[in-house]
Amino acid sequence: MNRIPIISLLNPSPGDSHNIRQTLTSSSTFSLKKDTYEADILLKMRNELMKLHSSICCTNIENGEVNFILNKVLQGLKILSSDQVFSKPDRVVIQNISQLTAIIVRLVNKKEDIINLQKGLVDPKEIPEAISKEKCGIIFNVVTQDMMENGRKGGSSSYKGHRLPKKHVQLLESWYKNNIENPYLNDTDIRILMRETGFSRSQVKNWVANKRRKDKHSTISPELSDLLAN
Amino acid sequence: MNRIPIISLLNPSPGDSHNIRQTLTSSSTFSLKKDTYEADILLKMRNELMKLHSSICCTNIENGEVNFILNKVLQGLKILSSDQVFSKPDRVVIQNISQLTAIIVRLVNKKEDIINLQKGLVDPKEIPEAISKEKCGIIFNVVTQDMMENGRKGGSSSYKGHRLPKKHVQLLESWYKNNIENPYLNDTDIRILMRETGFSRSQVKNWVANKRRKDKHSTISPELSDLLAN
DNA sequence: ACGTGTAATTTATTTACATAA
DNA sequence: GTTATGTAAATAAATTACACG
Repeated sequence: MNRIPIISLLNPSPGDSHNIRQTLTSSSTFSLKKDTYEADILLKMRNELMKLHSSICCTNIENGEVNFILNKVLQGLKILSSDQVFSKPDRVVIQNISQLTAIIVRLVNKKEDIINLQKGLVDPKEIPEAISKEKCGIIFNVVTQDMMENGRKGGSSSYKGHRLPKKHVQLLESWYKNNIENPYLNDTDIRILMRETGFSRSQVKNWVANKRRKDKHSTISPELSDLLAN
Repeated sequence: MNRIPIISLLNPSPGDSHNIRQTLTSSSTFSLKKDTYEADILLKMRNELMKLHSSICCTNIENGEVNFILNKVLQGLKILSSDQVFSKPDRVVIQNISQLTAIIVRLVNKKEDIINLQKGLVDPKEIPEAISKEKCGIIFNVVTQDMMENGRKGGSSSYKGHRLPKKHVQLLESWYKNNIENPYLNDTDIRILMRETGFSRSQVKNWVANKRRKDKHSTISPELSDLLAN
């Protein structure tokens, strides 16, 4: 699942991108299962955008040129995202790309208004009407295709909020029901459930922990709740 | 709940903001239950941002000054949002403000990198490390407070999806339960319920119609469903 | 007026992860 | 290391309004 959290698009936090280069080139703690070729594409795209950004801010640049570069970048992203799930450092780069692209698209849209403002042609009060003259030719779609369903080879693709397959969750449910008196996993349990469900160690543990909490805060007894669910 | 759809923040659509000024000043089809004073604040904030935006793009401007203006804008938004629920045209203006603010904050953050790029001091390849030097001092929080609970004076504030007060809905529930065999309103019923709940004629009718549909599609009988809800 | 479809919004639930005991 | 607890992010479900035949 190639998704960039909305919050980091709107409020870019410097802390995250602190050591991109390091992690990208020296394939460190993260499990980078890609060759450097693709990482290079991402870096190249960003550098392209950085240059574009710097030039659009301060000089006159043709809209056609802007569109050309943006489309190339989007194409590149599309190709990459259809092929694989991004690793964490790559997602940071993509976040950068997305932010820059969004900035540039908006700058292009508002450029005319701004120029007019500077020339004093327009009273600021009048902008509300003039603001939408330009058409927005480029839509940057942050959320790429959901690969949960069809793809799902190798990659973990485990993000917050993504539902686990119902079929496998039912195995965890039934384990929990059988051990309702003492719903704590021992090492054997974990290994069995991992094999049966295909989930990772932490997924099994997290699920049971979250389940315990849910029961605790439930007003009615877990057994009754189980009955009502049918 | 004053929320701006994320999608319109990321993909500004010119169509929406086409006739802001018109709807704002001539209080047209929308039920604008506010005086012009507050609408003026919003417009003023946006104009302030437009000017700031135009100057930050092309000249050197002090970061202190930027922060001052941004903080003033955010303060204004906070005051307005704590006081009332925004109408649709106002939300469009706020969307504009939010977009401009986001652009400006990011421009400030990346300004140093861009200047260095232009001077040729830095090879584009090196940017990944330099990009996070500046601290992001301003967080723009799109989602403002939910006023459904405490405020709620006079105004109808009837938007799709906005919950009606629980206390009054219960009156409709009890009428429905009593007339479960033939849950269709006659004129006397409507008038009584309108008076008791304070809802409009169409609100009462809509509620009962939606309730009938809900029961119809429910797998268990309405009586049982009612019992389980307690 | 009715049933039906659907848009806009709010609320609840699920999963992952961080932190402290 | 495990646990309880808090919280972020995504999704699911529910509520209300309104359109059309």
